[in-house]
Amino acid sequence: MSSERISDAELTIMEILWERAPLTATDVAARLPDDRDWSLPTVKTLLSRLLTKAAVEHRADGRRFLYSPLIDREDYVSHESKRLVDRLFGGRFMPLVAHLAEQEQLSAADISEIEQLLREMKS
Amino acid sequence: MSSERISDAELTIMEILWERAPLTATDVAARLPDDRDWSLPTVKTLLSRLLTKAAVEHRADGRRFLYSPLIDREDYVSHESKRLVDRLFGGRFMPLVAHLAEQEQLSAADISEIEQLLREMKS
DNA sequence: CAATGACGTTTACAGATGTAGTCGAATCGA
DNA sequence: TCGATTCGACTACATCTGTAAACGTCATTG
Repeated sequence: MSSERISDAELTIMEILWERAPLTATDVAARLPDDRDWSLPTVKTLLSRLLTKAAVEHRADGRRFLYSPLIDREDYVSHESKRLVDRLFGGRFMPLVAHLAEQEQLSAADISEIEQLLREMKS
Repeated sequence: MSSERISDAELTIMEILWERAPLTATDVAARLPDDRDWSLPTVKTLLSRLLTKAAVEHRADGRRFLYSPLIDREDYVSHESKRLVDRLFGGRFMPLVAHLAEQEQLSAADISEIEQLLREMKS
């Protein structure tokens, strides 16, 4: 659940925690991607907002906190995908896929890979 | 182009103009979906923000304005779709399809349709 | 033991967003 | 012609977001 929306900046933090948790705020800051060069206070603000939104939890470790995600990446991804599809494609996924397929320059290998996947799905 | 982001509320206005344009502010207000019961001033504010963002243009018609979209729905949809794929799937199309397939958001008919699409792309 | 540093918490602040009121100019109806 | 209505423009304001500084507390080290 946790219907509160996660902002772009917050998502950056979530990705770090999804990759590895628990982490302290300092650890999270150390793992920021290159294009997100935030100060430690900024990271802490984002973490505390995520706490409020019940997207992460923290557990005391001595006098600092270890943060862990509370929501699943899979769930989040599903939720956001559905949101986009509702907003732009009348709630149907197929038009999104078709749209992206048309836009994207898929290599022959990509296409084979997707075909393989779909074949597996059909069972 | 027009890299300014269009907000949710603004998108509601854009959808109305994409369906039919040009329209006056009053016309737009009259066509709001049921779940968006905004006052006329609100609609006007959104229209003027869209003007600033160069997402719509207006042409004088006597003392009022006729608004028309400046950006294509197709372009907008592409842009937002790409944004989602970049944010959540590392910019790759395959994982999105895999995700949707796993969540069973795609029906058998959808899958066939995608296969058909891919076949066409191979040519 | 005192100074320094590491932490979390609180506060800040500008820009975006959702939602709407006010105001002056133009127009239309009586 | 004069009041009522209609417009667009300007203003308002709370909330969310991105980004960060200030502050108080506890711990470590000289």
